[in-house]
Amino acid sequence: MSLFLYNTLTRRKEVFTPADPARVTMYVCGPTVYSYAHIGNARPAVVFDVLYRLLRRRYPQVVYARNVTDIDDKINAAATAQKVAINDITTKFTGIYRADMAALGVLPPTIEPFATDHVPQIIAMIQALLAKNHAYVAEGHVLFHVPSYAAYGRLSGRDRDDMIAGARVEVAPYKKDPADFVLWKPSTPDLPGWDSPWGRGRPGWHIECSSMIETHLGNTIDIHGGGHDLIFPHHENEIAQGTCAHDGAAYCRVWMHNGFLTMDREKMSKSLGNIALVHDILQSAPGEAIRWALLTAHYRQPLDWSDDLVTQSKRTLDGLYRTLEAADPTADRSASPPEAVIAALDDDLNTPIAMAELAGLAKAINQSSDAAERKRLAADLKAGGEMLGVLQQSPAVWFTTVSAGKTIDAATVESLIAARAAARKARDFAEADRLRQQLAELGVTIEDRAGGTTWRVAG
RNA sequence: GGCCGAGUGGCAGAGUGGCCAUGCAGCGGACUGCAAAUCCGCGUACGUCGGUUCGAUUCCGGCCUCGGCCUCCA
Repeated sequence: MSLFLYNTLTRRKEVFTPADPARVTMYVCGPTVYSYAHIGNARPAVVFDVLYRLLRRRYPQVVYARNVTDIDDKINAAATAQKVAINDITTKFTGIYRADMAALGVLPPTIEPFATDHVPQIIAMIQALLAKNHAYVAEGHVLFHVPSYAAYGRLSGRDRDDMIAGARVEVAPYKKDPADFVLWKPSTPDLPGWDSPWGRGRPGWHIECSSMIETHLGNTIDIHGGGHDLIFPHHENEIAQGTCAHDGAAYCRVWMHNGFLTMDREKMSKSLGNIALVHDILQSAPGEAIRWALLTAHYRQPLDWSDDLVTQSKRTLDGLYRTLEAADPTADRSASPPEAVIAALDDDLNTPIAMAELAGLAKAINQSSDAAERKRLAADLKAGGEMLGVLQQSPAVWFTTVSAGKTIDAATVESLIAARAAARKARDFAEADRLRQQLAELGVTIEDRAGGTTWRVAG
């Protein structure tokens, strides 16, 4: 069974065939670290994490790079506004981003390159573009000359005339062509800057990705991912500079773009202010439920974010964990995940189908009365869950872990349960029901089982 | 204006030319001291108007509605 991926470049699903099966390369545009990540920022991290998990099963080595942009005007603005050093901002929010993604079950990428660590490489790439006449110097800037690259616009499917006609931005007078974009720009003394052949300055937005790809992954990479809004201009520009710097070598073979998260059907965006921060959502919901919510829709589809979506996701996971708990509370993963789960993901990461397969496994477990079979299927469920990055906790932990913003005192719960057990033994059911009501008020749901009473956080 | 995407049952969300998605919620039954959980069962969903077809939610065309990109943005 082959892995099919939708390629933005060709607008269709294609069989994925890496250039070098011994070393598969993937790059995903990561965060600009100037504030908290919102849930929309988390979508590509989670989606490409699933792809990373899938690729690691198929290939011996997958080099996955997700950058951190730590040079940016918004970072500078945040530092000025908060009267702290730029470095304080980037260090703080890099840490928060990592913690938030970890809470969502996102594996660390193989490499997490920082733009500021690659300035010499960026300068070298700009010099190469100048030497090959794809760029020029003007008023302290270095600009990429778009007409020098004939295939420009192929990824986004727009031609130059359209872009100029639709241009809403004022064209800088020093540009030879309105579509030309900045590779290097001058810096003022109060802003971060590096010495360069063109004076003290800093890199433009697009060049850092191309340079870090060249440094860590190679001239041609297999997969490049990011949000849909990066197709133009960011990825289009990356292709232009990356291809031209390497004498026409293909820059990236498969381009993948995730759809947007919306709030009330409108794009979630920091500039619109309609955002939900991962950091905040984690106060009231487990990271795993947030991750599940992000994967309920196919990655290329829009997904409307709401509290209700998280609630539904949490309940669905409750059901799966309940099944695991009943079948084998300490189950280990099967050696290999169920074929049906892999087949779903192999079809351009069809996570909703994969989830349906997990539900089917849970159903089979609950229907079976054969303890050995139930254990075997529980191990399969666990292995299937691992492909999506879920169901890896022990059920006991899942059911008794409260979200960051809430507290439940386990000792109190246990003592109430003990008191209720005594009341039940004495057949004082009124007292037993009263104690259960008391537990419910604490946010705890209990279940009487053959082996005793278990409890879990309600919700 | 150019380019792109979407409209599926109470909600979320796949998918397919003819048959079941799946989950959450709801209803009925079994089980239970009562619950919870689980199991069994239930609900004639595919924006609209035409076309192709023996048959279309699925293919083609028009229309309506919504969203995205064209500017920083996941």
